[in-house]
Amino acid sequence: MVLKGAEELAVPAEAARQARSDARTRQLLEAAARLMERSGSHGVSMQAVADEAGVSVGLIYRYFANKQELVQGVILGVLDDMARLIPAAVAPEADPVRRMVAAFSAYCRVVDDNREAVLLTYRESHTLDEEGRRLIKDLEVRTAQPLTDAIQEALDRGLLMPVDTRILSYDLLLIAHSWSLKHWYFAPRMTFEEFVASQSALMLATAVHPDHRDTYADLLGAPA
Amino acid sequence: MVLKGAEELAVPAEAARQARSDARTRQLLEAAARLMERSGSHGVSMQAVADEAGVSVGLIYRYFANKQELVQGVILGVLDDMARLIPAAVAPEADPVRRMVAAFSAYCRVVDDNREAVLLTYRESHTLDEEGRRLIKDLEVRTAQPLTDAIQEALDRGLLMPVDTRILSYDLLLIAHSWSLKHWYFAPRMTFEEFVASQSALMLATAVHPDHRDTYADLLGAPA
DNA sequence: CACGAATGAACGAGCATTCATTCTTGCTGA
DNA sequence: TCAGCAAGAATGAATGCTCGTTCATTCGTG
Repeated sequence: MVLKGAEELAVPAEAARQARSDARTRQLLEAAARLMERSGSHGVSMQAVADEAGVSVGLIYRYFANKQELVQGVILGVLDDMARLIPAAVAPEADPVRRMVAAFSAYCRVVDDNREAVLLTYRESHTLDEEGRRLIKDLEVRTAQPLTDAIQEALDRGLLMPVDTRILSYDLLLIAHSWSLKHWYFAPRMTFEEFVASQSALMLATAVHPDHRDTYADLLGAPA
Repeated sequence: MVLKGAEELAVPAEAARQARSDARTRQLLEAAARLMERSGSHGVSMQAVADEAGVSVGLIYRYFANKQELVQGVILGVLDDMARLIPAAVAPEADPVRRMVAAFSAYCRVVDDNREAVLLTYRESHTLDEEGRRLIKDLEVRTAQPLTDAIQEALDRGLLMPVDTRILSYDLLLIAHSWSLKHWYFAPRMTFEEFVASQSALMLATAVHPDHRDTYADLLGAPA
């Protein structure tokens, strides 16, 4: 949620107004997100958003200049959530390779919890303007940061084969997204846990240096 | 292009009409595809499609019952093209591992030639009905078939580590798509050739059995 | 000439956006 | 303490525009 911070907490009345305004903004964005994840931004009218939020149409325009701004708020909100959730979900593993796996499965879990939201970002990003798209890219790269960091550290310690960090980390990000993008393909063939385990095993089989394979035998388990 | 076959070639007049009708259908689908790849189906009006094709709005309704049917035609056309192009592009390599690489890079090349069309299928698939979505899934799985076959054969001959064919082939399909989906990320960081080479090397590093690595040293070249 | 192909103005539904009006809230001065 | 009064919050009917779809009419061809 990208909300203006209350700049002057010195004035309590002002702060209270700011808080109520933020709450309304959140309420509207949540209602819009709920609907748009189902039907896409074009399938949802401002009236429908108002109804879902239990307010009148006119009120939306007090908080968003127009529909495009509302849509942008929804998408950036979704991505912002992920940019917060994913770093937070990364287990504080000491070993870099184990942290890679932890970061990847955390990413998958967040994707699984927000499958429709992930789809929404792929479907609707192009409706945003230049500035909006720049923000999206920044946020997405940021969600991959924990993964990138873990890979880089594992590389530095000689635990991995020489791989291109930029490629491996983005491939993993994309594979995590694929649990949402290609749910119709994966879900009938395996459970979520099997998906994460198999993909992790595949990644480690790729990347871990042969000298250190034994250390991670527990993670490399035979693919389902 | 999914066109009704001329059922009765015995009647030449009928065949001629059929041919002209097919040409119109193609003309309209191409015009619609050109516009929708830029602006998505909701951003394109029937009037705009008619203008682009150089015909009147009314005529479209002679060939498509409504807009949704036109959109479906465009998306299925794009996927159908790929389902034809990709198997055709697979080099007739004898060695299964080299065929894997050939299939993957062929897939990437087709994606590169149709970047906007690939984006369109991701953005617009959800607007189709149940039947349309079933067709899409069939076509997409079919595009992965050459890849799947090559992997399976390599596995059978003991050239690969034990991997899950279903997962590896779909990961590769997705990674090829990612040249379109995440073009903004990859393109500033590497050329198309570097992308294909790095991803191929990554795949082979994963999958090729250590006993046979030397055979494919030329493909495993250090990642860019 | 007859029949299918093609036209494009007209229609109506749906939608984003506006704004005159009403309601709430919290402050002020008696 | 509280009546009353701004000012901001909220309402929702009205507006105007876009767009999908229709169909009476015209065109071209075999």
